[in-house]
Order: sequence, then structure tokens, then C-alpha cells
Amino acid sequence: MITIKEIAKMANVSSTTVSRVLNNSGYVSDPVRQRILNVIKETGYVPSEHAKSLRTKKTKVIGVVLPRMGTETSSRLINGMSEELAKHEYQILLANTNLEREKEIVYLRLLKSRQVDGIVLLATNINEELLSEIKQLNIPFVAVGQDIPGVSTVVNDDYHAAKEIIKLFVEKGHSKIAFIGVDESDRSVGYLRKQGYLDAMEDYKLPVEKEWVQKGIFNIESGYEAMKRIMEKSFIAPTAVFAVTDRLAVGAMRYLKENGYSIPQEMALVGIGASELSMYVTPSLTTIDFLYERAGKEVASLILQQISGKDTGQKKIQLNYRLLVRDSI
Amino acid sequence: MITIKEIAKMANVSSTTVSRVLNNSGYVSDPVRQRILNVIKETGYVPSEHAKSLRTKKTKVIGVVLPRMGTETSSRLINGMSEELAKHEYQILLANTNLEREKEIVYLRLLKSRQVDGIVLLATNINEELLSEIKQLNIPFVAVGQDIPGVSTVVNDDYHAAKEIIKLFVEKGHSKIAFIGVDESDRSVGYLRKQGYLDAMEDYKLPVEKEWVQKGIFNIESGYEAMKRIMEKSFIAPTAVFAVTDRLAVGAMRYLKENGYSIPQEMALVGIGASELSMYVTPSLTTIDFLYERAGKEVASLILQQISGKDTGQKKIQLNYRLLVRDSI
DNA sequence: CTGAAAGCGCTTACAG
DNA sequence: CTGAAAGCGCTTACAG
Repeated sequence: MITIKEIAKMANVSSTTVSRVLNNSGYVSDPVRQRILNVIKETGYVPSEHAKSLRTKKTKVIGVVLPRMGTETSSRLINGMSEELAKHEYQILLANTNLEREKEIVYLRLLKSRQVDGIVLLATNINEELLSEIKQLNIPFVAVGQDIPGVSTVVNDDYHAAKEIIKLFVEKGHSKIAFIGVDESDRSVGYLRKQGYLDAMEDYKLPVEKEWVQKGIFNIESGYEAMKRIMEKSFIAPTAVFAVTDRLAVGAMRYLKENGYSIPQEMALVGIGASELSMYVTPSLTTIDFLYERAGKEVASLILQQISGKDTGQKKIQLNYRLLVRDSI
Repeated sequence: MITIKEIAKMANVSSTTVSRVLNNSGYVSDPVRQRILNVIKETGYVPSEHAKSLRTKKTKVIGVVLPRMGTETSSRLINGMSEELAKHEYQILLANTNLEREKEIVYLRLLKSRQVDGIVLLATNINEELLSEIKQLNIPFVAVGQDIPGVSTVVNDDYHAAKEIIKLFVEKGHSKIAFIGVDESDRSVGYLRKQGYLDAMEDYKLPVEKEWVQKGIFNIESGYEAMKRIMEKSFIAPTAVFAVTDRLAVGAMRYLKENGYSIPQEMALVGIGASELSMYVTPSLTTIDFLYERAGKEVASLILQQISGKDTGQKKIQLNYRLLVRDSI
């Protein structure tokens, strides 16, 4: 590794001066600047960011803790973020927990030890330990996807999105509406979407049979199983199903098709997520698009604000959604 | 930021000793070690990786330059990589070019300036400038997806995968086989897959009508258009189509369905990629699964080997694929 | 078993 | 307009 000192020697100046041309700070005469620039080009010298960070206390890196790569949600979010961050010459240091919950805390610490300028957490759930870790982190921080008390967050409006779906069903004439959810320890997807469903049903004074409310995990197969339970166990068969994710909905759809139910005539179906899949299954799935790229940009702006110290305290941003009405209803 | 010095003072020892317990190196008496450990826990002290890197010249970070987040390919690759890297406590510093080609070089330099221990490039194409940049990078480096001369690479066996598909068609009794490709400046997807098609056709002494060979870009819409051109312009209609990506195949499928062709009876269809989509379109798409998670792990191992100096020079790894025969053929 | 000191590669007052 | 020197937070010979 070539250093600033060597460049200085080669250009017959002090490292101070080299530093000045590197950072465009202070005065440097034109001939000297040219000389230095030439040496830099010839040698292909790149200054060490570590030494720089050590002095300046800035790294231009944002740490991102995420549960899993490759879900459309995280991909879209990260795309949005990295686009916005790139404008300000920030980069992303990834910490992929691969759904191992304990790793969240480990990685938060690791990122801090790397002196990242800020941390973004794509949160799937919240627990006491995580919360207290976040508190004592004491660096710019934004949580996405879950509303964590005391910190800035960007969340979807899960509750109203769910209500909107029930409203759509009712407008289409449905009154027997089943529900496929996930565990409520996931506050956004599990709890809030379910609450939206239950509250909307109550608003419309519609009964909810116990068997209509089933739970899966985040994959297609469990949607299939949940739908199966609904159809096999219900005393009164529903005419519509709201699944809290597209994958669950697609699983439900597969069960229905395999068993000869026509969609949407015999059973209407709605998911959430606007996954690519939802558009290409047959019939195409009615779903809700949360604007994740947009969310990513918001997150980037938030954290950048905190870093620059312009932040006026804790912010809660709730993003809009779009209802995509397609053939499954 | 609390530093090692302050810890030392609080524990009434020198920073040397603190460093020793931090790194489990050298001798430290048990009582002293306990005292230091306690102070560290109380204060929540985390050592600065920058200062560390500056001294040790190691960062435990691998830079990854990728064209776009969120394609299944890159997601699966990164998942594979990050899993393997995590085992060795390495992290990933992301540089997302968002398909802007000039950024590749910019990011390679940036990553180097961040003293990453190695760089992985998910390459979409190669040009002279990029090549010479890679040459003078002079740090552990692995390219994925394109065979770049002079460096270690992990690539799919695009050529034989394409041949395999034609073989499958022939076995099913087809002889009039059309092709939807992409621009040949993409050596793997564009050139090699096309070459595989052409060579296989020649091997079987099958004619290739000029109109049967069409080109799209990497999206569904262009597959639709390409299929349309094939059907409208061909003097002799094909009975089978090989599209070089699943998205192109899905587009082609949509055109065929809209225009009343039954699949696979009137037209057989095969893609490449094993995208989630391919499984859930109707009919399900026959495709080739390149083992991307596996590729990610291989890449991680390769770069780790280079870093540890155990590398025995340039390596070329060609990954296996699986043919997934489904309903579209 | 423990510590003083040098040094990693930068930046930044300060002095001239 | 330019440079000498201190210092960022660590680690590591070296000495005791």
C-alpha cells in the first residue's frame, strides 16, 4: 500500500500539501497541485479511508441489519436506500441475520464497532433485549417495518391496508370473510393486519367464525395448509379470504384450484405485498403494494438528517399504499 | 466514543493490558482480566475497527460490486456468500451500480480505498477499461458470472445448459426450435447461451430459420414482443421456443396464451433461471436452475483462500446446473 | 505477568 | 502558499 508520505516525497512536498489537494482544502499553488495530481495518477494512489475515519470520525458508511436478502421487500427497500445514499456518497455495510434473531444484537454491536455513521434496522419483531441494545447504541438510527418506541421509524400502514381490503370485499358483496395471518409477535404483519381485519369486520357487523382465522408462516406451503384447514373445518364456508402476504395467498390459491374451487366466483382472494408472483399467477392476485423503494428513500433521508445533526428529534413516517385490484376478486 | 485508554485508566492498567484481554493474546492474570472485563461490560465499550485495521491491515470486510439488488440471481448469490463469510466473521460492503456501467470502476476504487480484504464483482459484461482496472487493483479478487481472463472466476456453464435444453426439445420430438436471446455483449447470457443453441441445432442437423432467432432485453415485456415477432414473421412456424431467461419465457408464454396457442401442445417453451415465477405460471415453466447459493459459497471460499494466501493461483470454477422439467414442455 | 513507546496513514490547527 | 508536529485509537515488539 502506497501512502500519502510516499506521494509527498515523490512530489517533493509535505504530506500536508498532498492532503490539501486530496481534499480541495486550503491554498495550493497551481504548479504544485499539478505535480501532485500527476504523481497520484501515475501511482494509482488511493488514500486509506481507515486513517481518514480515525481522524475525522466519519466513515460515510451506513450499516444495515436485515433479516434476509432476496425477499422482494428487503430488495426493494435496499435499492431505494442505496440509490439515495449513493447521491451523498454513502455506502451500505450489510449484516444479514438470515432470520437468526440473536444475531440482530450481535450485528448492531459489530456495526457500531465499525464506526458506521448510522444504522438502519429492518425489524421483524421487537423484544426487550433488542430495545435496550438500541437505546444504548447512541448513534443515528432508523428502524423500518416495525414501530419501535423512542426511535425514528418508517412503517407501512398495515392496519388501514387490512381494513381497506375488507372494505373491498364488502363492496363486492362478501360477508363471510376468512383470514390467513402469521404469528402476532410480528407486530406489523401479524398483529396490525389481523387487527385491521377484526376491526373492519366489527365495523361492518360481520360475524367471524373461529375456524376462519388461521395462521401460517411466511411461505407458500403454509398458505396452502391454512386454506385447507379453513375449508375442511369451517361449519359455514367463507366466500372470501384475506391472506396477509402474497405468498400465503398464492398457497391458498393453489389449494383452491387443486380442489376445484373457481376463483373469484366461489372464493375471492386478496394478498398483501404486490410481489412479482402476484401478477403472474392465474387468476392474477388482488393485492396491496407498499411503496418499498419509496420507503428506502425515506429511510435514507432520515438517517442522513440525523447524521448531519439537522434532525429535530424522533420521527414516525407512515407510508402510503396502493390497492391493486386484479382478477382474484 | 469511549477508548481503550479510558478503559485502561478505569481498570488501573495500561492499554497494552486491555488490548491483551480484548484479543486474548499474551498473559494476563485472572484478577486483572476480571477487572478489565467488568469495566468493559459496564461501559459498553466496543473497540474501534478503524484503529484496529490501521494497525493490523485487516478489515474483515469483503466488497461486493453488483449490478442490481433484488434480482433473484444476485439475492441468492449474496445469501450464499454472506452465509459462508459470516462463519469467518467477514462482512459485506455493498456497492450497487444500479446498472450504470461506469460505476463499476468507481466502486472498485472506492472499495479499495476502504481497505476491504477482497473484492467480488458480479459481472454483467467486460470491457477493456474494466479489465485494466481489475489488473491494477492488486487485492484478492473474484469475478462471478463472466469469465474474466487472468482472474479467478465462478461461472455457470451457460453453453452446456443451452445445449441441454435443445437436447430435451429434440427428445420430445421437436425439430423446429426458435430462440429468444439477449444482446451478445453479455457473454454468458447473450453469447454463450446462443452459441449453445446454434451448436446444438447444428449437431442435430436441424435448420434454423432466420426469423426464429429474436432478441429481447431482460424483462417480461420484451419476451412478449420477441415471441410476437417469431409468430408473425416466420415463414415456417416453430413448435418450440428456448428463451434465455425465465422472464423472457414468461413474456413469450403470455403472448402465446393471449393468442390462443396451447402450451405445450402447440408450442413448447423452456427458460433459464428457475425463478420463483417459473414455478407458478400456468403451465409451470420448464427451466434450468443454476445453483446460485452454491455459487455464492464457492465465491466466498475462493476469496477467503486468496486472503489467507493459500491460493494456488487463478481458479476457474464452473458450476453445475439442474434441469427442471415441468409442464411447459 | 505488565507497561512505555513507536507506529499504522491520515488531517488540522498553528506558525511562518 | 507551505510545512512540522500532534493526535485519532489501536497493536506489538521490547524491556523488565
